[in-house]
Amino acid sequence: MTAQDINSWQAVQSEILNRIQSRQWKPGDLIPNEVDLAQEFGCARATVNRALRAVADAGLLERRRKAGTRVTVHPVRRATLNIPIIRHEIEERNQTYAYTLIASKTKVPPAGTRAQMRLGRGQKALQVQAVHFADGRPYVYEDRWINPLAVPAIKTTDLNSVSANEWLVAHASFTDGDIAFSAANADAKVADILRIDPGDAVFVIERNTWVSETAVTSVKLTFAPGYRMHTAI
Amino acid sequence: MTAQDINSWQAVQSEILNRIQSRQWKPGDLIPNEVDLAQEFGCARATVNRALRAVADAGLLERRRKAGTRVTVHPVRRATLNIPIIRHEIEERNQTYAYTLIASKTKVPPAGTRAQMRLGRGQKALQVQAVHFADGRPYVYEDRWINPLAVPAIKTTDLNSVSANEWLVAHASFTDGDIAFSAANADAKVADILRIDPGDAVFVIERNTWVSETAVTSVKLTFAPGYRMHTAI
DNA sequence: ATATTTTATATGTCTGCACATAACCGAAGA
DNA sequence: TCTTCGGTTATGTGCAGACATATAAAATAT
Repeated sequence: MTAQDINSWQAVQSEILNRIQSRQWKPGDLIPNEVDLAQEFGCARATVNRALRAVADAGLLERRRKAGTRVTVHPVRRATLNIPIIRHEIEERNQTYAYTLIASKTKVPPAGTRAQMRLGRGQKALQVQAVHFADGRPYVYEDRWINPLAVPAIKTTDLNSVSANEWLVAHASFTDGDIAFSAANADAKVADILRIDPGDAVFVIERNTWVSETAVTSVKLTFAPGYRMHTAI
Repeated sequence: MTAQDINSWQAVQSEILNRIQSRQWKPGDLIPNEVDLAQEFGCARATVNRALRAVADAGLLERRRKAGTRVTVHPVRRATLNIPIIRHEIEERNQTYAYTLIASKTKVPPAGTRAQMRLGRGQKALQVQAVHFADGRPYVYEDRWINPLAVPAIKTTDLNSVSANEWLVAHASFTDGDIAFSAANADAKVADILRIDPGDAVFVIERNTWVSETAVTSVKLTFAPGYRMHTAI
């Protein structure tokens, strides 16, 4: 069996991946056009198109009209991280979840936060500070600023019973956002909250979200030592 | 203009996103089926299908045959990270790149690494240790193990002129991999290499790659303080 | 009441065809 | 020689129709 028809887009995709993997098509090479491949595989051009699009989405092919399709020279590896709700993340490991609100008050945020949220000078926002626990041990410290103009309903919400993290996921949506990961040494305040020693290395996630041009929330999550974020490539 | 035809899949997608965003379709809701939507939008079912698939890929819809399509209750936010070649990452910021090989020798890896790479007992691998510099300052310490069975050509490569990082991207491919991010306090050795103080918080990326069941490489990247990894959501 | 089989239905995908659109490339003009 | 302008070509997308497949729900048997 040399030329069994390859007529599902997954089969075509896997054949394409094989040829790239085996270096039959080398990085930088121009591959045959859709019509030729369709003929070779014994399927419709749309099927080849679907497969090539999928491989291109994965970053292994580059496609341009008229220019054709070529194998990416330096495929940029993409890792897709899932950012779950903290409670779910803990409960999925069969640990008991707990949550404590430290503070919740409306005030003018510091300059850095104001700039990041693109707020007007003197404009107030709601600051919510809380700790999430896994099996009774501090897991992550959440320091969040919420723009009440974007989410008015937050004012009438009891943040002792539901975390801002979870409430916002359920009640606010966003159109744009960015996220940053870094490492830091715990300062005295964070060390006290997470019950660790000052200077211990903590994993930090900072996230900002907007609805078009209006900031919704800006949050800094400081994870207790030992936290690992992992995913398949 | 109330019911202008929406007959490109992007237009359908944006209408779908609007309805989710505006909560016309709420989390958990079952949305109309493809045939009905196609009729409403005045386009073919294939077009609606393409749009719904795209939105589902983004995690905002959940689709099941027969059961229909519903709005995801807790959309799992997906952050897609690009993992560039270190030299490119530095050069893109217009910093000068330099690279120093510290050591490169074949030996039996420690138990932890051996397990992670699924190597046989007593099986040797090539350990490569190197530092990448940005503008003359240590940027990241690379501690890598390479399976010579998976990449024989590595033996005849001069790792003083090309970093293992870059060489592998160009000459080895992989089918599976995982990646983990964490924070750690620099130990004496790392502190010395990165010219920082012991205990300083460093950002650590650990990555393993395989070709089917054969380990290709296992690498630990320790970034100097100040490193931030960021992306749009 | 419970387990099993059947049926109906929504999504998944393939095909063949058509036209749209970007952009490489060579020819014509300045 | 340089610029501009079409023509050509590969991909992008739309459509109608058909069949495949998973599976919720109903019907049937135990």
